[in-house]
Amino acid sequence: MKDIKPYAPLPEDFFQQPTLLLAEALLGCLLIKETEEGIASGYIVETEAYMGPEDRAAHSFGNRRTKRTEIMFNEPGFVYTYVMHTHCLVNVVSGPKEKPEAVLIRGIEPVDGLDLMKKRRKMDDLKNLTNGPGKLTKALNITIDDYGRRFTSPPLMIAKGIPPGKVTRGKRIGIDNSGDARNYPWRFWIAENPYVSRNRK
DNA sequence: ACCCTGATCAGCT
DNA sequence: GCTGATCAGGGTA
Repeated sequence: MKDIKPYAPLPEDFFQQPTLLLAEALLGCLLIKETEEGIASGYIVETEAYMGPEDRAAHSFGNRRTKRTEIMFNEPGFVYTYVMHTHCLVNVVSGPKEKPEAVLIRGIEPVDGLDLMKKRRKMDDLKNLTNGPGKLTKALNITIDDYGRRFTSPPLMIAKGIPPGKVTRGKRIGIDNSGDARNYPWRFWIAENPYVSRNRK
């Protein structure tokens, strides 16, 4: 792998905006992971906001503070990874210090390192490589070891990407047992993008 | 549409 | 120390 341009991560103050705005602002940004195997990256096409103490669907509901949720109480821009069943999911810590909010990255559009992603996912189907929160972490090799890093420096970064075009919002996915919170329109995605995990409101 | 996999945490026992 | 629930994915039917 050669001739891949050095990436310029977004500055720390990019992350210092209200969580719902950040969730939308992340659409079109480039998510990059550097490893010894090479670089893989993709445009973020789908996100979900988790609003902390008042959000029944958030791990930090009621200010729940454990070893796992601790990172969310930090200032924004930290990496929050956690394991769901057999898959690792990646979140951007949001909200000011002591406000445990986060944005889940649910889908990306592959950009660099296509061969690497296919190898890691053991498949060739481009459309299915990164169209889900557990799929993209496997394709980029984002793991629990990334927990607590910052998105502003290697090996895991978020950089300027492309303008997202039309953005749609709707209910979040997979949080059926969360009372009223399940109906909040806190999922954002790029309209008509084929790498969104599900195209339903 | 069901079945399996299985890290982490809360709430028990 | 155990059990059920959780922000999935892949396989099989």
